[in-house]
Amino acid sequence: MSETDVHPSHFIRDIVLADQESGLHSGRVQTRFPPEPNGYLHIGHSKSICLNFGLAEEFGGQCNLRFDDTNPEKEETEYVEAIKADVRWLGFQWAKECYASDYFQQLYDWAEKLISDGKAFVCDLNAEETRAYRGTLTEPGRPSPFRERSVKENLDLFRHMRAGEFPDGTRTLRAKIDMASPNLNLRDPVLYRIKRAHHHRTGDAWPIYPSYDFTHGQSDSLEKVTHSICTLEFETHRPLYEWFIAQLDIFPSHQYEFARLNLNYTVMSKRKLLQLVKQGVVSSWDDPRMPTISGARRRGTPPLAFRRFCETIGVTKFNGMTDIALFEHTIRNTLNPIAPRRMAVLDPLKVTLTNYPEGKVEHITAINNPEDAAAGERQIPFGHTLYIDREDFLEDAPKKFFRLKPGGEVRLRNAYVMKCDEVVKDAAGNVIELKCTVDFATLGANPEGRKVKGVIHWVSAAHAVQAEVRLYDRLFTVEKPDGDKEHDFMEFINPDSLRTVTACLEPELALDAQKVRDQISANAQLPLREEGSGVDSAMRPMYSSDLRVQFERVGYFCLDEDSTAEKLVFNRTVALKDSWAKHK
RNA sequence: AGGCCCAUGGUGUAAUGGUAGCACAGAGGUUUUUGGUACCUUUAGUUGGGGUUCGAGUCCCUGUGGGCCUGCCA
Repeated sequence: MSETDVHPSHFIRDIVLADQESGLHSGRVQTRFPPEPNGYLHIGHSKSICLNFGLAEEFGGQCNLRFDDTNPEKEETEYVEAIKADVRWLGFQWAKECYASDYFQQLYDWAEKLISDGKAFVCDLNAEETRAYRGTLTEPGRPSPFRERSVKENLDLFRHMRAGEFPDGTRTLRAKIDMASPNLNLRDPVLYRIKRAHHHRTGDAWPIYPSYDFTHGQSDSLEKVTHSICTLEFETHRPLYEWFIAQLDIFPSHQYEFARLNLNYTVMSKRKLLQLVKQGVVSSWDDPRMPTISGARRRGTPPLAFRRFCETIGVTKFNGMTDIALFEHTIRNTLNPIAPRRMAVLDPLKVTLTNYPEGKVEHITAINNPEDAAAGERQIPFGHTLYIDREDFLEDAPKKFFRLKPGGEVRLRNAYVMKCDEVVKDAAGNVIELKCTVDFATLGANPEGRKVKGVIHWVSAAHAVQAEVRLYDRLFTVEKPDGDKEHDFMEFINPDSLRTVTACLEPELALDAQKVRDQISANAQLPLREEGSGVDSAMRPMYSSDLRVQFERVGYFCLDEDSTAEKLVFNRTVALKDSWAKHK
C-alpha cells in the first residue's frame, strides 16, 4: 500500500467525521485556507493546505482559498499570485477564491450593528494608552474613559472615522466585552483602526481597516465554513471568534486548532525568510535552500512528497519539532520509483582505456529505472576515454573501500569490468589521469573466477555534456537556528549550503532537457516562473523542475529554470543515502 | 505569576478502560552491475506522586515540564 492511500486518524478528522455522521449542517463540509498575502508560502503552510483541502476532498466538501488581507501595509499582489501558484502546484483546487477585503462593507455594517446594540464603542485612546488600560496577565484592565459614550455619539464618530476625518491612530472602534477577563483578548478588543494605506485590492476606498479578530470568524461565517482550522496560537482567540458570531447571530462556524509544523535546521517565520532574501543570503524566495514551497519546487521536490509528508507527521495539539530527515526520506521514497536513472560525473577524473581502440564507440543498453520496467531502456556511448568521479578512486584505499584503486578492479556501471594499471600524476603529485584496461568478456556477464564488488558510474569523454550542477545542503548548521537567545539566527548560516560544480553528463540528459524545453515552449503562454492565468490545477504549467532524475549513486536532481539551450543547470534535490559515508 | 492548551522510544505519531504498535533516525544482516532500492533482525517509550477500577497511556486529584496570550499584526 502506498503512503498516500493511508489516512491515519487524527482528532480533527474525527471531529469532521462525527459531525458528518450526526448530520450537522446536513453533512456538508466546508473548509478554507486563509493565508495573509504578505509573504511566500512555506512547508509549514503546506500542512495547513493539505489538512484543509484534504479534509474537504475526503468528506465530499469544498475548500476555499481566502486571502486574509486586512493589513494593507504588508500585503501585495505579488504574494497573492505566488500563493495561488503554490496551492495549485501542490495539486489542490479551491472552490472559491475569496478575499477578506471583499467583505469590508458587510463588516462595516456589522460594526454599526454592534454599536447600535451597545456592544461596541469608539475609543479615543491612542495605542500606548490602550495598552496601559489593558492591564497585565495578572491584573485586570480598566475600562476606557470613552466606554460609556451614547450609541448616537458612537455611531456618529464611527461614521466620521469611515469618512476619513480623523488622523491615523487617533481613534479605534472597540468591542464592549470585559476589561477584567483573564483572557486578554476579551478586554475590549479593537475592531477597527484608522490607517490611510493603499490596499492591494480596495485601493484608497477605506481609511479604516477591520482587525483580524473582527474579520476572520465573520468571513468564515459568510462562506458557511463548517470547520475553521487554524494553528494553536489562535486558541485564546476562539472565545472572541464565537462572541462575534453569537452577537451578530450569523452562521455558526467553529474553530479548531492544531500544532503548526516545526522543522529542524531551518527557520519558518516570514520575517526571517524575508530577511534571508533581503540580505542576499539566498537568491530569492524560490531559492532551493528556502523552506518555501516555491523553493522546494525549484529544488525538484515532487508535490506528492509534500502530501505524503503531511500525512506522515499527523495532526495533534502537541508542539514538537519534526526531523528534516523524515521529509528527505519522503522525497527519496517518492522519487525512487519515478525518477529515470542517468549517469553524471560531478568531479571528473580522466580514464584512458589502453586496450580499447581509439575512435571506437559502442552504444550500451541501460535500464532507465530498475523500479519500473515501463520506463524502458536507453543507449549510452562508450569509448576510449572516460570520466569517473574522483571520489571513486583512492590511491591508498582502506580495506573496506571497494571502488577503484591501483591494480584493482571495478565494474563500470552498465558496462565492463575495468582494471587500474597506472596512475598518472602532475608535477605537484596530483592524480590527473588513470590508465586502465577493460575485460571484454564482462559486458553483461560476471568475470571469470573472481568477484568484483565495486560498481562506479562513468561518462564517455567524447560524448560528455557539460553542465552546471548546484549541490544544495541545509541552510543552517544547527537544529534550532532561532532558538538561541544569545545568538542571532543569521550566525548559524551554513557556509556550504550551496556548492556549484561543472559536471560531465551522459548525453541522454541533453535530450531529456530538450524535451522539457519543447514542452514548455509548446505552451508559450505558460512561462517558467509565473502562473498562467485561467489554468486549473489539472493543467498546471510545466516547470523545468519537472525533469527529475537520479544521478546514479549520487542523488536526485532536477533541471533548473536557469538552463538554456547552450547551458544546462541541474539542482540536487536530495542526496542518495550513503552508508559508505559512515565508515569514513 | 492570571487564564487557556499540551505531555507515549532520540524524533514524529497510534492504541471502544483490556497484549503499548507504526514510521524516521541508530545498530546488525540478506539480496543487488547504484555502498541506492527491497527484505530481515535489533536497540529504545507511556513526565513524577497519589487515587478510582478486576484491570489505567487512557478516568480523577496533585506536582513537574513545555507552548500560547499584555499589536491599532495575522
